[in-house]
Amino acid sequence: MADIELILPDGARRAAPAGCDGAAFKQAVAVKVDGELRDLDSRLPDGGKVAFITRKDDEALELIRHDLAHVMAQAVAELHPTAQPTIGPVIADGFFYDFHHPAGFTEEDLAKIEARMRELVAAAIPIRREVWERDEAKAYFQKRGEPFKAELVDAIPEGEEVSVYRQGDFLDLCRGPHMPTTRHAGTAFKLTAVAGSYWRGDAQGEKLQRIYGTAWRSDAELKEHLTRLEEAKRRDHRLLGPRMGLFHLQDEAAGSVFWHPQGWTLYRGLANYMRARLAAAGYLEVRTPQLISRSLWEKSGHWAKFRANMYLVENEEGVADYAKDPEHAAVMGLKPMNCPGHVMIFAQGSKSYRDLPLRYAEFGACHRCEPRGALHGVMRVRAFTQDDGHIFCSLDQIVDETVAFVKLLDVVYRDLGFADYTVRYADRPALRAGTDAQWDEAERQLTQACERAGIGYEPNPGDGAFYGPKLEFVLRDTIGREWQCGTLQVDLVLPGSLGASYTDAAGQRQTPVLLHRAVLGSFERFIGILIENCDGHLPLWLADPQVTVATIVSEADGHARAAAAAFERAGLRAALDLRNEKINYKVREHSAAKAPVIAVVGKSERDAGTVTLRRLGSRETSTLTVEEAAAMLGAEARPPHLSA
RNA sequence: GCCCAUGUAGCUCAGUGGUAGAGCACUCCCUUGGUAAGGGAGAGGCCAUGAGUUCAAUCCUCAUCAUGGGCACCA
Repeated sequence: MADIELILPDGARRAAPAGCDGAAFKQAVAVKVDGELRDLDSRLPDGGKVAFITRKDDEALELIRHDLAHVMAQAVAELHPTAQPTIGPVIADGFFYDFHHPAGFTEEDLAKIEARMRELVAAAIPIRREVWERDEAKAYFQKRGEPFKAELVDAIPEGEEVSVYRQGDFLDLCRGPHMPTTRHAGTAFKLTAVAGSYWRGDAQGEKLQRIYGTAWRSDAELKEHLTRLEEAKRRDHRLLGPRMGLFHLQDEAAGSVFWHPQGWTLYRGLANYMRARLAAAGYLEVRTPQLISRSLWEKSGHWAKFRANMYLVENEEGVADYAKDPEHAAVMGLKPMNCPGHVMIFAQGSKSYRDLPLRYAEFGACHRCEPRGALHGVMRVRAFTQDDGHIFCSLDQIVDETVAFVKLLDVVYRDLGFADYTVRYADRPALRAGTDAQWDEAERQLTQACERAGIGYEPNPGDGAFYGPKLEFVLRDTIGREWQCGTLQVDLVLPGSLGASYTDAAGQRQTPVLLHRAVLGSFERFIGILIENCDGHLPLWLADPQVTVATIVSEADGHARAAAAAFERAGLRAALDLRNEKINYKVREHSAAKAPVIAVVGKSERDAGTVTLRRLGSRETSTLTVEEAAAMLGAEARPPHLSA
């Protein structure tokens, strides 16, 4: 029998006799054997390499959270005996546990559950692993009236051990590992929320109740985390947007944005920038109808696959029709997507392979009847405008076009301050149009394009559009939630169903491939993320106003007006604040509204023909002549596509 | 759509079974003051909407709408 090489928490190495376990080492809460975490009392392998994990290690965080999920389940089992535990994984910053409990949990319940958890932790209940026979485990959970756990036993792959963890009277099916007692989990935790969820994430399936908790190694870490959340809240676009005078939302138009003058300037600035980038990339801008008859939506497949999300509008006859016979009424659909319109443009006249690739772009205003619970500020709305585009090409152009798109997207994202974004590859969904052969081809081409473009991606199985696989370009908001913004979708189906074709070099009729693509995704969502990403410090070229001229005394009003006029001559958006207020007050107010540059003007500036500039986020000031300031800021405010 | 919470002045929030309060913002007056809140006065609310319980409802009950956090769905 070979000795075991132990790696102690301080890094020292030591040999231990074969056959021992880790329990002798007081500080340890688990062991890591050849890179794999295990229970402290598991038998150590002969000749293996073993590291001890203490509560201070990063790995311990996962154990703490996992143990607390079990402690929570135990507390719930005691307080709500009819609630069935289902699954309880570790997530970022904490854990959750899903229970089958139709009566639901209220926030008062949470407080009681948390109090009981603290008692269970204090009681230092030993947590022990047991390996059971598969049938035995299944029978046990079935007998206990826990069919969800029984189903989970079935889901464990053949050949894997079925392990059960026992803490006191509480028994839970679990892969582990766990720490030796409940006390090791510590007290730096907090139950944060109760939410509904679904068994196996299936909305058709059983409804469950989820309780979320956050957990850390120490109270200090917990407090830090809560502070971080508080700070993140201050960057929320729903708070900053109205405060910056960009937009507002109101009940009567749930899911639509009221863009105010300054916000609309930002929106237009972004649109004009995109126009320039798209034109340079060979796109032709078009405009297609908002309302299209259901007959076209039927042909495109949207009627079958997307109607639940479409707003329908009756025309003269349709009003009566629709009430009587909705299935056959002559109705118009407000467009939820722009693709059919673009295909209609392509399909006019006859096209040759020489016309390909043909790239149409539209800032297409779409409406989708989104579920109530999905709405979120300007990030998820019912009326939004996509920077949409459709590329008609041949099969062998897919890769080139995709590579070019990825390049365009990368330039735009960098210009806007997003060097970091995640790419996902979503392949065929269960509900889809087209043949398997078409999907095979589309997925193959897209995979190849990713390789050529040199982008790494995470797989997102089964999440493609109904007509084709897609790349998703994902950005994060201030509290780390992910939002799909850019996208590219390979579609071998829609052009055919809408009758689009071209003549190839051999004189044969071919159906073009359609690439659906958007860089920003929607202006609404992208601007929401942009605001949060820069904490309201918009790049100068998008901000409105760009310079705020504020006076100290009214004797400087004339000079302030002249300075503002000079800024405007330099192409800048200037605002003027001549109010009878102290400069402290003005600076405070404009800073809170995220004015990027405040140009302060008093008697000395008036006499010297200067302004004193103060930048957002800085207390430093610099005084320069009006002409210098105008030239400097004018150059700074040039949009990226116009800069050298 | 599902679960939990919330909805009181333009905003942020107190509050009570007997038809309401603060701070900021707004209006007016005083103040002309060098880089994150100068002082005073005034005006402003069907307490989300609709039913019910009650002698009496902003408060209790139910429903609806909306918002927030999740789930599901999605740009």
